[in-house]
Amino acid sequence: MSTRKDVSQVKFDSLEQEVFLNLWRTYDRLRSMEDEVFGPRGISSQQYNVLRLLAAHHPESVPTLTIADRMISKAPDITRMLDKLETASFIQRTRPQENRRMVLITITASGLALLGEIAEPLQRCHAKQLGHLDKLELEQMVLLLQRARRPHEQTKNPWS
Amino acid sequence: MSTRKDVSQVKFDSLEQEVFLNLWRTYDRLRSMEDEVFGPRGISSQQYNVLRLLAAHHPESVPTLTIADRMISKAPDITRMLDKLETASFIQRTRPQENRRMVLITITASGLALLGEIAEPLQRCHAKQLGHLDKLELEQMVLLLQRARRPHEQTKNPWS
DNA sequence: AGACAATACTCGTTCAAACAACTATAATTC
DNA sequence: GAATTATAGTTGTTTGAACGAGTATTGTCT
Repeated sequence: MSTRKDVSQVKFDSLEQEVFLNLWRTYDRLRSMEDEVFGPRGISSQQYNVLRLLAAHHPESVPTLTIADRMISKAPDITRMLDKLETASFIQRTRPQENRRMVLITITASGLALLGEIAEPLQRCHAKQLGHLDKLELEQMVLLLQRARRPHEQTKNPWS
Repeated sequence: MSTRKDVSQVKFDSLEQEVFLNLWRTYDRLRSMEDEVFGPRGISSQQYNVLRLLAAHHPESVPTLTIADRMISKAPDITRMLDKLETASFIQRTRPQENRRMVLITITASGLALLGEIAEPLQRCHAKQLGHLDKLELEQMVLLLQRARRPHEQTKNPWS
């Protein structure tokens, strides 16, 4: 009469822990594949997503801290990240006269050009990452992931 | 006659991208909750998982690079990570005479004690992270996450 | 109108991650 | 049995992330 726990319980203390470790592992595997696309182009995944956000608002500009709020992974040093994008001339900063506290960020033509260059290889990367799952599985995953984090989002965030 | 794409397609280029960004976001939210448990105790999530691996093998020891292989997220500088754990005296290193290339790692009594201290607050954290999902949802998530990364795992890895 | 508080960043410092080059030991091959 | 290759970690250097303290500008309150 064996009283040992089932297989998954040998490796994990709880089902919740198993989910989190699987989430971590899967994220890490997929991220490393994306890095192969971004790395050679001298841009990080975070920076890419900032450029995408700015492109979505183009030709309008977006305040620095609004960008910080909408980033997928929270980054406390948005300033220095934008510094790098500005040095590479992918973005421009302007300080409006009506409110000189703010710094407005605009994507430049070469920023938009970079997005254009990356679009296709990135699309191929996404297909390699998750192309083996069917539409239903992908949609189920989105739903479950959203449900998993919902209680931990501030409602003002567009990701909630 | 509206020809615009559906709502999700406005924000995302593809369903695969939407999955990946949701994966990233959810991982980031849950990780930050875990960091609140690990941070005050001066240990990282990665280090905790190394200690757990060592505890599972205790009182046997594990070679350095075997640990590196089994880590959840890839870490190229396992040496310096173990340096910190050794300085904090949570692990011990020994170089066996029969093969002086290897360095065998053993968890110490205070390493095991740390795991004991963390166990309960971590369990509470996991409940807070994912306790709102039912068993079926959690199991479905594990399955989907495993399926998502399966083609990108080397088979020798225990995570595959 | 002056003091105080809120907003919107920015800067300094410290700590960890990434990648490559290097060292030491053991196993193979000629 | 000397040279070569493979194994197992380590160290150097550069870069990015994290956290908190600091600065400038505007809004509010009496």
